Amino acid sequence: MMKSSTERTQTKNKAVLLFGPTASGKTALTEALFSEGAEIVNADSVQVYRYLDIGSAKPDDKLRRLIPHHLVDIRNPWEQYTAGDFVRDAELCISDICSRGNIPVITGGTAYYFRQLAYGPSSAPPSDPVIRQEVERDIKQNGEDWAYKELERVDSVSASRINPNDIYRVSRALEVYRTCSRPLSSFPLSDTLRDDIDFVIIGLKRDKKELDERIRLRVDMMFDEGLYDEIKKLVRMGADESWPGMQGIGYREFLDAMVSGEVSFGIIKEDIIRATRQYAKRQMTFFSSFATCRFFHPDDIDSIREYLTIRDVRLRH
RNA sequence: GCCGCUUUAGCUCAGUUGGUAGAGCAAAGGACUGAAAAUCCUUGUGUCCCUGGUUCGAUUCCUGGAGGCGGCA
Repeated sequence: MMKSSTERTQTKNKAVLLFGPTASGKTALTEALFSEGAEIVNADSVQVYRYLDIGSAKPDDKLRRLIPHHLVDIRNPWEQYTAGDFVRDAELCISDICSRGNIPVITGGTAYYFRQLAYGPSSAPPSDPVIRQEVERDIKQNGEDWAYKELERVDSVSASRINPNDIYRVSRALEVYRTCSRPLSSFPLSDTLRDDIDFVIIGLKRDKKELDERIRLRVDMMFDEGLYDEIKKLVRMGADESWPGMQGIGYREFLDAMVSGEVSFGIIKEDIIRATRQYAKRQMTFFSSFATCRFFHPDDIDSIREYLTIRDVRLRH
C-alpha cells in the first residue's frame, strides 16, 4: 500500500540494516524474508566490483531477478570505491526505494560502511589520488618514522590516536592535512545514530564452530564453482595487486601464490579459509562495538520476522 | 648393520660459554574519522624426547635408549 505524498514527506524513511559476517547465511535469509516489498542495497566492499563473482560470493542471478539488488557490479575492479561513495549511493537508494513504497534492506559484511551510513559520514575531505601518491612517495623516501613525526607536528591529536606502525592511518591523516591544511582530528565525528532515517538494525551471529565449518564449506564450493578460472580471466584482463578489487580474500592469495611461484591449490585454499575466519572475527568485533542492534541466529527466521513487525517494518505479501 | 645430523610452544625454528627459555606463524581479545575482505594493537601457551651420570644446580656436558632425516652397506 502506497503512502500519500504528504504523509511521506512527514514520515522519516525507514531502512533495515542487516549485518552478518562472511558465510553467516545472509543470502538465504534475504530470500526467505524479503522476497516481497523490499529491495536490497549491497554493503559489501568487494561485491561492488564487476567480474569478482565467485570469490566475493555475490548473490546469484536467480535471487537478483527475484529481489532488486543495488550497488552490486557498479565499478570495475581497477577503480576505487570508498566508504564515502557508499554512503552517498546508499542514501540515494534509500530514498528511491522508499518513494516506490518498498523497504530498503542494506545488507552485507562491511561493518565500516554500516558505521559511516548509520552515524553519518565523516566530513573530512575525500582522498585525492595525486596527494595520496605524493604522501606515499615521501614516506618511501624519508621512512615511516619521519611520517609519524610529521603527523605529530601537524596534527598531534590524530598522532596520539594512531599507532606509529599503522602507516595506513598515518598516511591518510597526512593526506587530509595536505589536502585542506586542516588536521583530520578537527573534523567532528558523530557517536550517535543519525536521526533523518529510521534504522532497524539487525545483526546475525553464529557460534564460532558453526561459522568456521560454514566458511570451510563455502571456500570448497568456490573452488568447485571455478574460482581459479575467475582469477585467470582477471589476470588476462591485467589484474594485479594494485587493483582495489584484488585486495579481496580469495583473490590476493592467488596473486601472492603466482608471485612466489609454485604453490599448491591445497595451500592456497587453507590460506583463504584462515584469512576468511580472521576477517569474520574482525567483522564481529567492529560491528558489535558500534551498533545498538538486536542479534539473531540466521536460522531463527520467525524471531526476525516478529522483530520486524514490532519495529513496524511492513512488507507486502 | 655402520656413520653423520636432528628431537625445544598448536606449526616452523632460534637459544641458554650449566642458573628451568623466545621469534615468526597460528590462536584468543581489541582498535577503526571518505583505501576497511584494508591497516594496526595487546596477550598466553612449554615434562626443552626418555634414561642414568658429572654438578650445589642439566633443557644445555657425558653414557645408554627411542623417534625422524641423510649417507654407506
